[in-house]
Amino acid sequence: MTEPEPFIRYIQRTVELTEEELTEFTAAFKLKKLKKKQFIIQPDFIAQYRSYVVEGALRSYVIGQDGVDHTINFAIEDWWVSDLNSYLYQKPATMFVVAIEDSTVLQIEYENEQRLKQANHKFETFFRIAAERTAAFHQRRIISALTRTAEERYNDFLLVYPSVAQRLPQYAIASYLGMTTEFLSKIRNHKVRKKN
Amino acid sequence: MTEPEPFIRYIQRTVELTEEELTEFTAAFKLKKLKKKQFIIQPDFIAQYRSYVVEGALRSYVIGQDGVDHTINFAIEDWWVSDLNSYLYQKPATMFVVAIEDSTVLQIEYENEQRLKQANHKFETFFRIAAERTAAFHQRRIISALTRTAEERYNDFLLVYPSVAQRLPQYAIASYLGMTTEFLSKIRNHKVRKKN
DNA sequence: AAATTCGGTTGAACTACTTCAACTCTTTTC
DNA sequence: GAAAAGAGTTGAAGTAGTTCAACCGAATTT
Repeated sequence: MTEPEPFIRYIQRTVELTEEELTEFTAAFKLKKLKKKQFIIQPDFIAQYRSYVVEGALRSYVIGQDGVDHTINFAIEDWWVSDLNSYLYQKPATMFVVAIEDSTVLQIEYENEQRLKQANHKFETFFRIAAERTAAFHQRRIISALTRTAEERYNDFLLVYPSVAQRLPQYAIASYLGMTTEFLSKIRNHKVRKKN
Repeated sequence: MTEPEPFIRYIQRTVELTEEELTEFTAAFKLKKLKKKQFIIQPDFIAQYRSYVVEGALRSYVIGQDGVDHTINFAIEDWWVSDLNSYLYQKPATMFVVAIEDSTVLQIEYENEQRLKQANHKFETFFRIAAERTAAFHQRRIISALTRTAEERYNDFLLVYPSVAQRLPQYAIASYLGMTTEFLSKIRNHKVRKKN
């Protein structure tokens, strides 16, 4: 790795490592440049990597029976992305993960992650915290999906991820929030007629 | 703890511990009996415990602006339950967690969990795996919510959790799956009229 | 054991959101 | 640089799922 600063800061915000440990840890990651529209995960293939976004934006999605595309997550700078169920359990993916801008990511391979976790208690702690954050994040999203209307979900999203909202195409935001692009367009332009 | 067998087996399925470690680990848990309708977590209070269900069934839910009750999760034997965002970050809960049958749980206090994780790499691994399972589980639920109709979600649920489906009241299942009790009732009795 | 509450059912009316189709503007491709 | 594809907008019609209200039986309370 050529050690991008933000990644090092991300690690240091999570666990306290010595210089040596930091070197060992970051050595397990490989820098990869992605062109817009390039895929890093596809259904039926096993997700080999977990990727930290250094620069750019990626989107993960599934295609339902009906052929409609549903955004499961996206990731911009300082976020992680993978197909969790594929990566963690090394079974075939159900998701696509694609770059929606030219991007740079740091990737760790499954086997290398296992090795790191075994080698050092602190590295294990790092991945434990990462998993907890993901679980807690998903929990909040589930609550939002169950309790809020389309318009509320969009407004919440703008408040929580203003920078993301500006960078992503609207169809990605709409399908992430569980609505059609058309409906999101109407919400944004106050074209939603209410019975109240 | 009085060491219920299923809990020990759960631990051994997750990490390999020596007799001594197992004793140290289980000592951090306290057995608690719950009467039906007893709450263990309530909004505005900090979730102090993570609870493993030895026997019985619990339900976690939030109440939306509209006053409607939404099931976030439930837990039967061999599952865990808590308000993750409250417990992990020790901030006020947004959820209720209540026993829907007389139940027995094993509870670990936040501070004790922290102590265990620091004390032994394997204990850290245990909680890392637990967090990963939760994250992966939530991911699957999000995909289901985004890609499937109410009826499909119910059928999927029956397939994946047949035992849970038999034990839980229907209003809990309905609100877990993101629909009303009335609609689930119609699905179950094939009273849903389709335009196809 | 009567009264109340709780969980579930049913039908009719309603609505939040989708679908479809047509159009515009921007970006990409050859 | 013309043509095609991609992203977003708008309106009209349609539908999956909600709401409301009335009812039933079983469990819980008094």
